[in-house]
Amino acid sequence: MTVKFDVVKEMTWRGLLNQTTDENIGEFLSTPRTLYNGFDPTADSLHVGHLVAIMNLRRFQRAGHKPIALVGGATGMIGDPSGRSSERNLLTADQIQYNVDCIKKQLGRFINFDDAENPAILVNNYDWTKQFTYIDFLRDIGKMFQINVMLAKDSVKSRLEGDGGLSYTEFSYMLLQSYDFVHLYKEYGCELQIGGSDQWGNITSGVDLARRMLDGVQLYGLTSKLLLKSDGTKMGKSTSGALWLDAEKTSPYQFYQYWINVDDADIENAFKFFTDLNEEEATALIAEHRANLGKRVLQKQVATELTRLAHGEEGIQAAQKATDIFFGAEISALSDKELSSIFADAPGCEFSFEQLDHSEITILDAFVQTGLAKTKSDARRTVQQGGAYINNVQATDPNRVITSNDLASESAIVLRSGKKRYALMKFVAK
RNA sequence: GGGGGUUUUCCCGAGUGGUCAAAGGGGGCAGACUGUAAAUCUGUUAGCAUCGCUUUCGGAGGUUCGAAUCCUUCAACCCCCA
Repeated sequence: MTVKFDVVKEMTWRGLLNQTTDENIGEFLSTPRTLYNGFDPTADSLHVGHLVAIMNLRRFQRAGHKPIALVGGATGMIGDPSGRSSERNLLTADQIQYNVDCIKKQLGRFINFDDAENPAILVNNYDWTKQFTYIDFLRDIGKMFQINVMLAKDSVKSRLEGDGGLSYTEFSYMLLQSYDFVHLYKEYGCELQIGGSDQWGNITSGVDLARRMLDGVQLYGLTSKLLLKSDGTKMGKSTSGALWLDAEKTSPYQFYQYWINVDDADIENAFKFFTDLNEEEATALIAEHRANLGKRVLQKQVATELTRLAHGEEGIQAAQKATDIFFGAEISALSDKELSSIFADAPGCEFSFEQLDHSEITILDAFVQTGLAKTKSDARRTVQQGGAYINNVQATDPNRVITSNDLASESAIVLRSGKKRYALMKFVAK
C-alpha cells in the first residue's frame, strides 16, 4: 500500500508545517497511517479558525491516510488552556452534547466519512472517558505525568506568568488529551496526532504517555502554522465576529464575501492553506493573480472553493447570486425567501398593502422609514444626487411614488442608498 | 473674597448689530475614478409643504425695525490676584 502523495512535502510548500516530533516523519507517512485531530465543542458550530485543521485532515485523507476527527465531548467539559490567557467558562453537559452533534454534521462536508475504501472516523472522547472514576484515572494516567514536565509546557507556563491563573481543572486537560491519543492508538492504530501550533504541548504529552503506558510505543505529532493576517491578527474574524461554518450563523453570502475581500497581503497564504489544487496549478494561479491583482483571482478561487465545501453547490450559487444583486444587478421576480436570505442583514420596515395600493408612499417616506435617510431632506438630497435606487434601478425624481409595480417579490421592495446600503420594504396585510 | 476669560451647528474652530442656517477643517452622506481596496477629485451636510417658511449659536429675560454678535441675570469650565 502506498500513499497518493507526500503529505509532508505538500504541507511544506503550502507553508503549513510548523513542528514535527520526528524529522523523518515523511518516511513514516510514506505508507497509509491513521491520524487524528481534536475539536473541542465550545460552540454549536465550527468557524474559520478550525478550518486549517479541517483542511489538513482532508489533505491527509486525500493522500490515502485514515483521518479520525475527535470531538471532545469530555475535554470540552474541562477547557483547554492552550493559547488562552484566561480561564474558560464551563458549559453544561447538555450544551456540549448539542454542540458535538452540530459539529459532527459540519465535519462531514470536508472529510468523507462514507468513502467506500477509506472512510474517515468520527469519535467522541466522552465515550471512553466517562467510565473512569477519579481514583482510576489518577492511578492509571496521572501517575505517568511529572508535574515539573507539565509546568514547563508553554501553554501552562504562560498562564502561570499571566494574571489569569490556571485552575486545577484546566491544568488537567493535558492528561485527558494525552490519554485520547493512547486510546486511539489502541483502538484504531492511530499513530499520529496533528493540530495547530498551540497544540504542540498537548501532542508531545500524548506521545510521552504512550511511550510509558504502552511499553515504548512510538507515536508521532505534527503541528501546522496558524493562519495569521499580515497585521498579526487571526484570520476569520469579520467586523460582526467570528466567521461560522453554519449557514444560519454566517450566510453563504457573507462567508463568500469574506474571502473575496481578503487583503492581497493575506490571500496567498489563505489560498495555499485552504485549496486542494496541486503545486503546479497553484503556482500558475498565483502567478496569474500577481500579474493582475485587480482581478482578484485568488480571492475568487478561495471564496468559491471554500463556499462550495462549506455550503455545497446550492450555497455557492446563492452566494454568487446575492453578490450579483448586491453589486447592482436589477432585482425582479425573486421570491420573498430569496430576498430575505440575500438581505438578511439589511434593515427592514413593514408597510401595509393598503398604503401601497393607494399610492400613499413616496420614495422620500420610504427612505426615511426604512432608516436609509435620517430626514426627508436627507432623502431628497440622496435622490437628487442620484444615489437612490428602487430594486437597484436608479430613481431620480423626489416625487416618485412607490406602487405595486415596484414589488420585487411577493411582498417586498428593495431600496438602496449609495453603493451598498440596502433596506427592505416588507408589505403586510393590515 | 477680588479681577479676567471661555461656552457656536455631529466634532474642532471662525464669526463682535443687518449681506449668518453662520467661514475653514474633521467626520458623515452622495457622485466620479477604481479592484466590492487605498488615495484623489466633486457635490452635499438644521427642519419642512424647498425659488419660500420655521427652529438654531450655554439657559432665561431685555435693548433694537433687526442680535450668534449689545445689556441684565443664571449655569458650567478655565486663568490670575488674595
